[in-house]
Amino acid sequence: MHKPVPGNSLKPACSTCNLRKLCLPVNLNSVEITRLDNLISRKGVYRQGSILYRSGDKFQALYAIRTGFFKTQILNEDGREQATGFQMAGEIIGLDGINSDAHTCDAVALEDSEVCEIPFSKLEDLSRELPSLQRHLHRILSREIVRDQNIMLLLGSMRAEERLATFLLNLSQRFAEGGYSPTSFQLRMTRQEIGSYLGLRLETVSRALSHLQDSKLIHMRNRSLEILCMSGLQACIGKRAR
Amino acid sequence: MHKPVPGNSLKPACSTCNLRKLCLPVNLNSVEITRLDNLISRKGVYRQGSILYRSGDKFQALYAIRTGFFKTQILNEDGREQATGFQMAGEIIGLDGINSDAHTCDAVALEDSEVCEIPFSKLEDLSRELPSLQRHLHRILSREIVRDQNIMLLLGSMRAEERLATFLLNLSQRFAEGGYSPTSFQLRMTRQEIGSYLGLRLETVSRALSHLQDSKLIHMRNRSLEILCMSGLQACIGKRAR
DNA sequence: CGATATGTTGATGTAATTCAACCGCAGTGG
DNA sequence: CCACTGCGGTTGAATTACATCAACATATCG
Repeated sequence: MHKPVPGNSLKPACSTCNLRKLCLPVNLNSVEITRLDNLISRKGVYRQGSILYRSGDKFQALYAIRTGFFKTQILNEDGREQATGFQMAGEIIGLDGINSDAHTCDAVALEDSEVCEIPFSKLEDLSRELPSLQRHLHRILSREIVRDQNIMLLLGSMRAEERLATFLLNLSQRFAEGGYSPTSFQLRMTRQEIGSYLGLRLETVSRALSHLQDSKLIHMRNRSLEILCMSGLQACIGKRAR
Repeated sequence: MHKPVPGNSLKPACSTCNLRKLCLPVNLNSVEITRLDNLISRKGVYRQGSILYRSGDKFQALYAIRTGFFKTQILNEDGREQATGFQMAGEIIGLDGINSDAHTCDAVALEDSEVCEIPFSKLEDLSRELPSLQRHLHRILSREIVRDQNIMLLLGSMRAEERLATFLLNLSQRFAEGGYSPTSFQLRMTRQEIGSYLGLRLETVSRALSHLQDSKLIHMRNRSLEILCMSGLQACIGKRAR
């Protein structure tokens, strides 16, 4: 029913780079598709732990994740870090750099990954010719804004267990959109990285996961997660709202 | 030296609507400027407390704030709210709606305000013709992403007083960019609204402000703020980083 | 003017952090 | 081969920063 999730990496999200299907599901005819495909080059492989770009790097391209898993994080002066997102196959990464022609966060591969590079000025050129591509680019940018604002809501008003439940349900949904099982998947990140994303210490993440497990809502073994009760997870968001 | 800050509203940021100067400081010749100006209609006046748009409203236009002050906020199912931003004259509001053709937050006037409406599809049309306008629109979208991610850092890793100091310094900088005093201005929002933005209860906001005042870094009387020691405020960000 | 909003401050409670001990595992090297 | 080490993860105990509850003060507005 679902594609199996392989141990070490997600399947390619796309054919050439398949921006049509997932990254850019845009109404284009075959000639236009070809023009879009011609923009895009296979950037190559990033081993687990390697850096796609660093804060301060010159911005020149967006990246479409073909296979694998990334995290993005910002660091401030005094060394604090905040994971700003986890990106999986089929998602676009690098939007932060457009503003100042320099990236403002680091992008790190959490497993061996393949990305396609989309030179941004060429994408702008083409999107001036193809209104539906233009519109789609705007949606991608706006979607990131909406997504970030929902994380702000999470960070500003949810308790630890609610944050975890929200996080797991979000991952579940995205795996489902990628064609994988929504109830059984591998976490690609450490407890520390989850905590950085959710504004919690790693011990708190561990405790909250243990508690969800004790409540029979999930089953965890190392990094493999099984969601036992989707509605229970949903229900625990909003409990004891403040 | 600085324009005085009037009691009830900021001065217009612009001439017709002055997207050139602040909202869209774009390199355009006079013909192109006129074409841009022709897109933009004076939307009119919003009294304090009135709603520019609500979550769920159909998205059709961006808004450039000509005078006044807004907040944007999202509400989730169980009634929690999160202020996602405070916008002042010269800033663009409504980017959240592009993604799904519907707004995802409420925009509320915190004082009597004037906005100009920029029909989005027409802006897209024109930006296909004018590369520098296109580039600028992309920067505006990306800037919002970067801004939101910095709020994520604040919400995820800063203590109450650091959040307040960061917030006040940000306001200060934006007032300075608008030509007003960076050290003396009126807060347009309640303690509750500040707290909603910073992920704190209003009592905590009040206490943190009192403490900054006791430390001689600021002087507050009701909503009028004076920053007594800019560097001291900066220094208190990062103290006892966790 | 009184009524309602907003803001301050104190006392108390609590969720999350901090600190620490411990386990299992993978990689390393004697 | 097995001790040694480092890393990721779990769990317990003590601490703390913030929330909550409550009383009161001040400002705003019809």
